[in-house]
Amino acid sequence: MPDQGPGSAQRTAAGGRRGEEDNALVAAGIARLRARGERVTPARRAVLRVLAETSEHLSAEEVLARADEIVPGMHRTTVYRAVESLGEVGLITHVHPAHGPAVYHLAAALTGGAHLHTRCRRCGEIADVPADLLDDVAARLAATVGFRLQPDHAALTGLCRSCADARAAGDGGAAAPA
Amino acid sequence: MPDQGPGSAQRTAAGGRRGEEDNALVAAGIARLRARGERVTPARRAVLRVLAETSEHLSAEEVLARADEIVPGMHRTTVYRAVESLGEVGLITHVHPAHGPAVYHLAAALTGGAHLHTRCRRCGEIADVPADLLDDVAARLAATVGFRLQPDHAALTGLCRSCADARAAGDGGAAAPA
DNA sequence: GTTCCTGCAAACTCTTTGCACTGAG
DNA sequence: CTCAGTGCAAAGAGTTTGCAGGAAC
Repeated sequence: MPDQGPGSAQRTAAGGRRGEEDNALVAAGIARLRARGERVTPARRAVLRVLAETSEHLSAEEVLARADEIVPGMHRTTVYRAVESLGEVGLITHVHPAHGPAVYHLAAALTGGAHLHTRCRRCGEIADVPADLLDDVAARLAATVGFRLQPDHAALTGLCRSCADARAAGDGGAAAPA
Repeated sequence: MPDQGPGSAQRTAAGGRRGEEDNALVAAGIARLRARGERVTPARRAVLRVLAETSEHLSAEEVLARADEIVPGMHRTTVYRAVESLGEVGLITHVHPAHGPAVYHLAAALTGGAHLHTRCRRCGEIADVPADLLDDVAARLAATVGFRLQPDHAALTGLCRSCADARAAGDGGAAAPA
């Protein structure tokens, strides 16, 4: 998925901003919503836009904070219900990181950027890894026990490079997450 | 898979029963606890015994229910604190299944039965899979992004064979879990 | 004009924390 | 005798639910 535009930085460190195609993504989402007979409301539109404008993985709370700037007075509950219906329609996906709240992002079907997730037990960082990482594992599970792996639904947990290094360096205490 | 009858003794049915070596496992655990300067209390002993007597994966609530039969009046909080200290000493391990409470079992170091976990999104079943399943993935993650995978800490999510079949058969609704 | 969505309040699940007490060492 | 572990109450995070009113179609 090529990213264009003047001075646009695709998926930059602190929380990538997506490019010009935001509107297109939102529009496509809206269209799909309508096609499925779901109602298009300011709240849903806002949630969709929030997720289209970032490539970060946002918790419900974070979605609320940003959506509230678009539609002031929005309620926590509404975010939960919006992400649920947008999820059923296939517009967004959520990931469960062993600890802490679920996080949401646009579905790969829209962005074309399929990926899996890792989460660091020490610092809590959630990172993307290639979508095909678990293909072999999925095939083996299917063949041996008939389990159909959905590899993007839960994050892989462990230690990110810097936390692994820090620990190796004898750095005992650090961040909170488990 | 809710509760069983009250005064029953050993585990049967769905959850594997471990053999005669239970006492040995518990004894070894106790010894290790003492060696680490931790106190050996009835509550900790009970939690250890509960986990030694099953090969199931038990939530804190389930541990409490069974431990309470050994040490009546035991408190929820005590279970959480017991599994924490037993965990720090390396006697037990916990797994996070994307949904629902964490589950506990004896550490592989004690049982020799190292394994990973799958959890069905539809029926909630947690199953064991070979410990080496993610070895390649772990190696690739380490080599590419420096991530140190801890493959046993979170369950792999997806659909178990029967739920996958049921869904393929057009069976729309079923269990509660997500 | 229906029907679906939203806001609000409340409940719910799972887990952690503060405090006084007691039992292990 | 001392301090770590326990019970209890309360609070905390994250999420869901029931209901009344309002907006989308």
